[in-house]
Amino acid sequence: MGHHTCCNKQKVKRGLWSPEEDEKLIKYITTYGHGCWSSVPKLAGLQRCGKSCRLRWINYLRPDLKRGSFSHQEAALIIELHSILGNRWAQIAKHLPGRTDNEVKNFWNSSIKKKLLSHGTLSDFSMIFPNNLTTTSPNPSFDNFYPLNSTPINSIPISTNSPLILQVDHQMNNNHLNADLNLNPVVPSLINPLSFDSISNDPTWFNFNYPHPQHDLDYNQNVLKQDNSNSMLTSNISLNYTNGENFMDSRNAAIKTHQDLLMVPLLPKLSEMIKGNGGIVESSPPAASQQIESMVGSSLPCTFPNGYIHPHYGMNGVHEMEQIECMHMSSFPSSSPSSSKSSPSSCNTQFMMNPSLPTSWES
DNA sequence: AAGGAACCCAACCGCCACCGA
DNA sequence: GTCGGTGGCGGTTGGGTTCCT
Repeated sequence: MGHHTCCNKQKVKRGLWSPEEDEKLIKYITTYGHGCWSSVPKLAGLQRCGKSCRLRWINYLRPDLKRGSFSHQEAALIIELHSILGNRWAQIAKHLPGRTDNEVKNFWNSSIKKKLLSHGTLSDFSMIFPNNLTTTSPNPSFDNFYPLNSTPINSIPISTNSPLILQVDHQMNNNHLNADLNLNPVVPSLINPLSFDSISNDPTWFNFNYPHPQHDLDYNQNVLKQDNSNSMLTSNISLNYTNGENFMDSRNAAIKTHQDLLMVPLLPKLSEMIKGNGGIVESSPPAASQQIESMVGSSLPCTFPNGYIHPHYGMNGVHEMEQIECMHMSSFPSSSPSSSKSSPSSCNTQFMMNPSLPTSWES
């Protein structure tokens, strides 16, 4: 059986968690941390399996979880990531702050999959991501992914006042990049220049208090691991922030900053990816490896708003995960009240966002 | 209004990888 | 090298809710 030893030693309760159990678990973990999960139930006074406690915490009780409907951006990102990663939900969820693999998986199975199937196959992405936004729908769906009054993903405005972007610009300009600007004819057109001033003056273009969960160490460590290939980028950014603006002064904050930085590159428009792939995407779930292979050849430009190309993401031969790094979107602020109320600390980070975008993915 | 179908999603199951003894 | 313990992941289930007829 798949039960762990901790589940066999004692009689464990199964099924839905009661509010009292939740309270006990929250109280224990916020006080002591989870440590070894197998010991949590005993120490917390719960008749549960440690594995169950872990799952409950990760999928439901974590303070940084973003509850509620998926936004259109999140849905788009999930679709894109799924086209590359397949059913690796945990990997996909890592690119969606505040979302769990379970949530992403459920969302995919309940909403996206159904809609994709209802439209035949993924081969008809033009239907899903229409370029011509001339129609409106009261219920935006795959039929009309972006409502008329919203900004398509490929033109999400970016604040030029963002210290993040400026720092990157500076770093790349002066020190490390020999980026061939000619390689990136796309980016300038992706940024709506009219948006800059309006956004920088827009009260809704604010600094998010991005919840920085106490238990996010593992996550940060993962980011660190991923940073091995980008160490210079990470270190430079951390230095700039700590020295320049006293913006954040912890190591974790620097890591988080890098995480945020990686969210700066624009999400490549899916139709462009497909164009680069011969205009055809065969099918959704099993296509991962094939698509990776083909997409590598098709080049997925990883571009910064200033037009530079990430030094580690060449136009050809890019790694799968590196491609995904490029696809990070920055428009996922945690908007749930729960996420802001209980965060022990926060990372004050400016995200790109489009305030006019609808906030949820409507089914 | 009622019953069945469809949907949603929290939770469980089974497997695998990693780590330390 | 092996074995047990543990964390993590993806697939699946089951029960509650919503929708439809």
